[in-house]
Amino acid sequence: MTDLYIYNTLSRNREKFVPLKDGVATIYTCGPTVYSQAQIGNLRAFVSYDVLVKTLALFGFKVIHVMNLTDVDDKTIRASRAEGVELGDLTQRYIDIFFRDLDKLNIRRASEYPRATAHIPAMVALVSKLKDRGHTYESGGSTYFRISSFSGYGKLSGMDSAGLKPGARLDKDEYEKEDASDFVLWKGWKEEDGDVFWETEAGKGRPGWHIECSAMSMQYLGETVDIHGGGIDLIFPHHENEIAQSEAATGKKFVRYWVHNGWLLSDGRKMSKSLGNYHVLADVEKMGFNPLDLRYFFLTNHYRQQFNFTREGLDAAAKARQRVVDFHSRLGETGWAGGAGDAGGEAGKRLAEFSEALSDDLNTPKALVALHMLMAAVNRIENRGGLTASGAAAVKKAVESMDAVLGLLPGGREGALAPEEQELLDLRRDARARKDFKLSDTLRDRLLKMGIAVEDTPSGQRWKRADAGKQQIG
RNA sequence: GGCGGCAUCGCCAAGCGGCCAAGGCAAUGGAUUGCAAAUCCAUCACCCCCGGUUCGAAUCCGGGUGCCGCCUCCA
Repeated sequence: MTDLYIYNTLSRNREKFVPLKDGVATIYTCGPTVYSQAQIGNLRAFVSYDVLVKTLALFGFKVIHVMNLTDVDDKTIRASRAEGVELGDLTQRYIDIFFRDLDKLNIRRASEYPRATAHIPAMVALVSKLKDRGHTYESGGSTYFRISSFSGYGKLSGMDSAGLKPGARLDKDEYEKEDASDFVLWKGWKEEDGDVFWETEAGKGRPGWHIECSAMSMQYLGETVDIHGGGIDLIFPHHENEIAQSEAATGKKFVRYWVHNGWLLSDGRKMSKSLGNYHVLADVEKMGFNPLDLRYFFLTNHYRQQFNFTREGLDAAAKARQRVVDFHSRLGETGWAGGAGDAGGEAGKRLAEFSEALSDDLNTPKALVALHMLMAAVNRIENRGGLTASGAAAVKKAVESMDAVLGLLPGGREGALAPEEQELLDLRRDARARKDFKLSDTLRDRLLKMGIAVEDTPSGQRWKRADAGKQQIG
């Protein structure tokens, strides 16, 4: 097996991945803030982490993956108050949707999904450790981290307090800080927080945003984690602050490889509700796409690249994915009796190219090429009648190995035929047998409208689930 | 103002100094098909601009131009 290389934001270089503990990779990724449905840019990030995790597995590492759920912060509190529901009820609702989205996108579950609200003691303990070490100060009921007390500040983002835009808007908190770049570890309770607070030795209030990741990452994965992932926007200040508070507390390196994914744009701009270019998974489904089409679409771009969500791109992805699905299901058919063509050899060669592409900082666009090359070569063999049963089996296995990372195959969700569907297919088969093409064409149209595409082959008709037609989203 | 990313065929995209610039989608012609669909065959780019380094650059350096992002608890 070749070595795996990933780009480390800390060094701004591609580095060979070598975990702290032989054979085991620990990874922490920034999860959703559960105050609304995840928009597709979030989903891109989650798919990126999924590809990373599965690639680590492909390369033989045992992976321990932890993803946090931010279920208490300004936004969740604001949303729950606006709706007049309990914070816990609101966040649970979006946590359920989040997991449903993950399933639809073939994203493997992490080992743990710790919630911020369930880890308050760990955060308070971390704050007090920082206090003991002299990195904090209190002001207005809140506890702040003094960044001037941590010499490594800015090493991830390349930014320091001097580089911050002067005149940036200051909210009330800012007046209570010694330096505008200091950040809050523990937020003192305020009127608008309502009944959301914890009485702790840090005072009455709630945790700051950055502290949850540090506390939970350390609790589940130790003081030093191999990989920490997040969106590129989190480099500053979120991850910079995590490094400061974690390393100031432990004196140890917090994260060995920082991995950041690029933004997904929509209509060439950052997605935002006010621009009207904001989409969630349900929108994509309403457009008539399978969620896995969106996953394919993500995979056509490198994860660090910023790229644009477009209808056209999604269309191309859907078509390409359909070829993969068709190809795979054809391989599962029986009756291969050819005698020529080295399909097995082709499978091995393309599988090697596939993992080589992934080994190069998760180059999924290139990995997809290996899959397409394999399909083209095998189709060629099949077209010439040369595919053998063992060849088909070898190729099928290779495709499934690739799909263990790509996650494009529906996985048993195709479903069996309903009795009436089977009946129509039987009728059509009989009509064709007696060359009643008019009836057979009518039945084909009818089946297509029911979502079943029928194709005729020398050995009879074959069917597949297909979209009846994609509608324009309103 | 500080920091960062990007610019390759109609659209997406690989490319990390040297065989004819991968692949997908779209398109055109052909094979196959009762008609389709699927599949196969064929066609389809000299890499934003200017200068430099080099025997040799899409790939390195300098300077432009254009687009995007971060510096606001947004993946």
